[in-house]
Amino acid sequence: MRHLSIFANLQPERLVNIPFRPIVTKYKAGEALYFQGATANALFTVRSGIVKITKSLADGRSHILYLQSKGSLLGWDSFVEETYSQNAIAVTDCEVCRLPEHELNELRRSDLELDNAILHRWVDSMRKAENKMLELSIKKGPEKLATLILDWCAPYPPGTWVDLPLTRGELGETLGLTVETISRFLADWRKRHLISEQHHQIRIDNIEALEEIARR
Amino acid sequence: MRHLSIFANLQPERLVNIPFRPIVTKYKAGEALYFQGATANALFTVRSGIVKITKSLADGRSHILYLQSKGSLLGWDSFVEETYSQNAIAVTDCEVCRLPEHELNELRRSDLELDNAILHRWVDSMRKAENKMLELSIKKGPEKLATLILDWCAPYPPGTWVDLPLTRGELGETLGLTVETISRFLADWRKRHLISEQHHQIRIDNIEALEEIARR
DNA sequence: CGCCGTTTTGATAAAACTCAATCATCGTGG
DNA sequence: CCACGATGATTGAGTTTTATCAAAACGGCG
Repeated sequence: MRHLSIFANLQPERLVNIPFRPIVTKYKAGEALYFQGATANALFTVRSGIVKITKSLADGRSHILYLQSKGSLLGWDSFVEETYSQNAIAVTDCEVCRLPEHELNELRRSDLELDNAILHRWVDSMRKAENKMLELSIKKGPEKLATLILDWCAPYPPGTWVDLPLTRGELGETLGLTVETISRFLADWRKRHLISEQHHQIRIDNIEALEEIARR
Repeated sequence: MRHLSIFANLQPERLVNIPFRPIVTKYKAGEALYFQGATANALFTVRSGIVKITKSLADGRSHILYLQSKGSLLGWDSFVEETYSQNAIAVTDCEVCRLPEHELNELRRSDLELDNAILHRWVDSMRKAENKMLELSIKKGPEKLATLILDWCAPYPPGTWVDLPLTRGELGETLGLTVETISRFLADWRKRHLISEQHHQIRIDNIEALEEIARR
């Protein structure tokens, strides 16, 4: 029963290693874990790699809601047994832990703490979502992109090369900007030595300047 | 114990009438139920009127996340006993039902169904939030505003006058646009007889045309 | 080496913001 | 009851931001 308190403790690192029935699956970059509209029959946690959660309009325009990495929970539509309201697509090759809906509910029924943990997840994800709304509506291009880069690199020591396996298009789709706009901002910042790029890696060279851009 | 299944049934109309200890409070237009940063010590439901949920950046820029009306739950930060991450401000005079945090948790502990109900609320609000992100990032001005008006008037029969107690500024703040931009769109639509305005009411005169604008 | 998808760059247009001035509306107090 | 002031709405002109379209350069991979 320990695995439930793992859930409850809200520690992503441990969530990734639930030692029971869920199935570990590998996805190659570009493959989908699930699509918008499909029956929501499983909950996922990411063990390694990056998964993008997108949502599309009928006319084909789409947006990246979140970029999920190790420890993230995806497919919470399955909590209420309906259909997925988003797409989940592997950005890089990744390893994912899949917990079928019936086992999920079995699990929930067997542990009182679990619902409390889910509550915390709720509050967490709502805050994340609301912060993103704020960003999307208030900030302009450079602010958004600088914020994303700073957040992305935040877990690493300053001045290190960080993998950034996203295309310009994907960056644009998470910020509500076009490929060209992203490309121009990055080109400009490279010229001004705020950042460097190499293969699919990025390095922040002048964090103060970037923070300045990010905050207004 | 009936009041708990009221919660569980997720029927806003009944939630509004929980027959026990929560306190009914009245707020005048412009008054705040709570502010970002304050200790989250109570959950609210709206009984009448409109409450705007806003979030501000350090530099003063702010955004309206939601417009809540009868049946809405506000202040879910109180589920985890932290601080409110948003502001809640009465747009119109309103009546609100306030459930202190300790009673909320007492209530939760006493009913197994309740957590399931909260789960449904979670899924609901996440979907709402994600739809809004999509709107904010993908759609342009006229699309956003037309969508808002259509949604706002949707509960009423076509061609009826509907109260719209929001200023142009507030409309702008929910859509990520400025006062002037909103004013121009509305003026244009009035000229073209898509809508009419009167006091603080709006009427849709040509729903097809407005839907056309809303969808692309 | 050549192909394909991505990125860059430029030119132009569209969308939205800013600033500024004027106009309405409504509640208040004389 | 009317003038006043305050707040919100409108409108115009000019500017900034971002999108769009098009073409060229780059980079990895078979």
